[in-house]
Amino acid sequence: MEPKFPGCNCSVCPFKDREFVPPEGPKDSEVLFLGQAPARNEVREGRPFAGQAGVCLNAALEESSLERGKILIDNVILCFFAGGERPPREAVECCRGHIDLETPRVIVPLGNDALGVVTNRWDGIMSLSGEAFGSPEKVVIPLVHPAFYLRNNMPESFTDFVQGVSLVRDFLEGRSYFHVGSRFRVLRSREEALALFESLRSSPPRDLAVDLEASGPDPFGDIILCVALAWDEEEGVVIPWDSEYLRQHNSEFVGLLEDEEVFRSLKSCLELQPGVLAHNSLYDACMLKREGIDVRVENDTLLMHYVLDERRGVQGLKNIARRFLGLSDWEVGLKDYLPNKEAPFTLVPPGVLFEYAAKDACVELVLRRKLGQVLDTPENAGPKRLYTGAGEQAGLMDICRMFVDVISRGVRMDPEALSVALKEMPSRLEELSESLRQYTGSEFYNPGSVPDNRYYLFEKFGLPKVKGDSTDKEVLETLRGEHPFVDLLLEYRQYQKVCNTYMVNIARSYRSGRGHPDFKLFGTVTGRLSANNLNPLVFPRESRGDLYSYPKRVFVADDGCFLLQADYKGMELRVLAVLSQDPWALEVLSNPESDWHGEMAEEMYGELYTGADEKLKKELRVIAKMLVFGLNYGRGAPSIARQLRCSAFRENPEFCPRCRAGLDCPRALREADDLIERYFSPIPVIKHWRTEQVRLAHTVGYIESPFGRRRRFPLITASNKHAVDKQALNTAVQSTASDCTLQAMYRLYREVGDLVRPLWTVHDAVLMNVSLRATPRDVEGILSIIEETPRVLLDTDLPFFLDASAGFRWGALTPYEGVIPELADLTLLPSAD
DNA sequence: TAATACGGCGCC
DNA sequence: AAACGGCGCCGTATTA
Repeated sequence: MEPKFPGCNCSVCPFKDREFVPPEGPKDSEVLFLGQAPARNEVREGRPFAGQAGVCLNAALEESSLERGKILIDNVILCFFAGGERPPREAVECCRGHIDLETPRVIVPLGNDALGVVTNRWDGIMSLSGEAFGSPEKVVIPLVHPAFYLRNNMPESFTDFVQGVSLVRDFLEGRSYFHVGSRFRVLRSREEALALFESLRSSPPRDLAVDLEASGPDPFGDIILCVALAWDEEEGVVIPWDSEYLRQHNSEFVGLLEDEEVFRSLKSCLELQPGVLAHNSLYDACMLKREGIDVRVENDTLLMHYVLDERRGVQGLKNIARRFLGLSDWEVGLKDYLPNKEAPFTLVPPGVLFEYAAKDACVELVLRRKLGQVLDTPENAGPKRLYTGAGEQAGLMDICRMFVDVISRGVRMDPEALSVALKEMPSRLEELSESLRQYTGSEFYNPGSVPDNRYYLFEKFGLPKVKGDSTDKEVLETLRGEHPFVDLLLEYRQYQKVCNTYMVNIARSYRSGRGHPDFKLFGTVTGRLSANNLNPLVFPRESRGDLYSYPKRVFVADDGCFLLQADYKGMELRVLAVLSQDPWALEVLSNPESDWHGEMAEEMYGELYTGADEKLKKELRVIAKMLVFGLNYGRGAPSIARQLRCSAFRENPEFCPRCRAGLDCPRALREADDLIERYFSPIPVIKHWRTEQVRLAHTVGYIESPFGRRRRFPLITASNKHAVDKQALNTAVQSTASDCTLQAMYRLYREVGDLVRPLWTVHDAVLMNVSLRATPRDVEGILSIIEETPRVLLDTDLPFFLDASAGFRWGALTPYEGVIPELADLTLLPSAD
């Protein structure tokens, strides 16, 4: 038979009877996008990429201003295969003859089959996706097929596809990155180093990328192995530092920076250099500061990228380099020397490590230009402002530099408080564990094992299942008193949490009387801080009781200082009122005496509330409060109904068997619906604002906060729509509240000078060391700066109010009432390691 | 043996 | 099927 298309070998093709879809676009195009095979929609329309995947492709092309009509769009196989079905190789072999790989300058294989046809590698698209192969004249950029993101419900990752397509444009316009970091030079003599630093000092480059390699991730414990510098895209320069490391590897390199004069020369070079650039500079700058080099980092490629792409886990240099420059992972060589994730970099031979470091620095240099250009486009005005700051708003770089200072100084810790806890808790834990074991009668029982607990609770002791198989706290609370095992297990879990999650980590982070929390400015999609290891964001509230107070009690005021904590009252609610400009909400919240939750309880329950006794009033107010938080988080009626159950049940559990059995109850649902409606009735503007946020997420594709922070929704499908809607409701509020707090901390840091040294924020609270020399007036000044920051930055008349507390031990602060605390009963042992 | 998933739980 | 936003860590269980 005649081939259906020139080059195809249809006569021997087992699929020759299937429907056929020809390629689309000019045959002599510079660009070829090569997909897999036409699916249902393509057959119906008679053209490739006509369905959902086509929508994705079109969106990505448009984002990069590439005209679909000028691009050759083809499939490996020209006949129908159902979506998700991988065609057999036989079909590929019969069909591939029609594909012209010679003419196009840029070839984009989409998915594994296209990758195979173009490169002869038939799998591994996931690891190769986004990397550019070839030369500036002829390049192949494999990408994951857009259908993959749709099929596997990975909407966030669709950004990677868009980014990959934008590389096509780079190559078409003559921009390529094969040369970046292709050479490196290790300084071998002190004369060479001194001469280099001198020349950098006398004629500083516009940007100087600085990248450290250290033995590990702890800027306050690990050792710097080398410093890499780059001011040239092609060649990075490495200055070895730690000679012990070099000796271990019998390296002929010299630990030049151990030489006093070389060190001083580098120090002055870096401190005077105006355009220092780094990736995740918080880390490098803390480390350099520890060594006595106070570098002012001007730009940070990680933060530049973060404001453009807030996703978690994509901020690594290699990942960004791949997506923006098409560079393949140059770190793979290191892995040969690193047996696991915790392995120290000292295991890597200096020659290998230095090459890697130099390349890092060069890549940063190029990324800084590239990301800078992206940030300078008008559509990225918001992210740009977030990054650089504007007017009263400090930029992320400013805040990052503040954190270098703050984290480096760290927080004072009381070793006594630590050791007491660490002595007592493990033995109590062991006791509890033993008691539990006795109830089970099995020496193999493990109190940490969920299956074990399930078995004993529900099978052996015959306790009722309240929430599926769950044995969580809520379930155990309802079973309290039914069996002594339950109460013991609850206590065991509390001790386990406090001891192993908090105290052990706090102890691990103890460094000569101080701790250095490792805050990240890029760990969340909303802009809140995150931290690992020593994480002050999650230490239990002291109101939880004695046991839970241990962690915070370890942290104490600096010498000559007291701790002051300022919490914004009802912050997210106020932010919501400002963002939505709801008149009723603004009115109520303007009054410092007003009780929002009480007002809401009245709205929702009417006479039931106004005529209620104190006890009932309190209960109804709690429900109102729960609704305020829940609705802000996107909670819906079914979920609220399940929690509140129905009024009949509340009157007497016997009246509603459904609620009693934990089943969905139509009456409860109706009542929840009604409550929500009443909740929103006085605040229709907030209600409208919420639908507007959801609409924006779907139409614009992102939500932008007043600080220019964006939460992006690159791909919304049926399966993630509900999640997106809820995220869209919450994101602006959470992010704005957090940014206000950070900005307040920054203003304190800049404006109040010696009297106050902020330690950190906890989402809507600022903790700081305040000098005992401060007067109540000074403290008022400090508090009013914090208080007014949201008003200034959000440009609103709505006042914000604070709860302030003070003392010498975090976890034992008392309300601040205009009196500077007196250092009295705090006994501190001298710092010991 | 190492990486990953999951239940559980702390914070706002 | 679930239907509550944003985080990080522990310990066990499971998978590669």
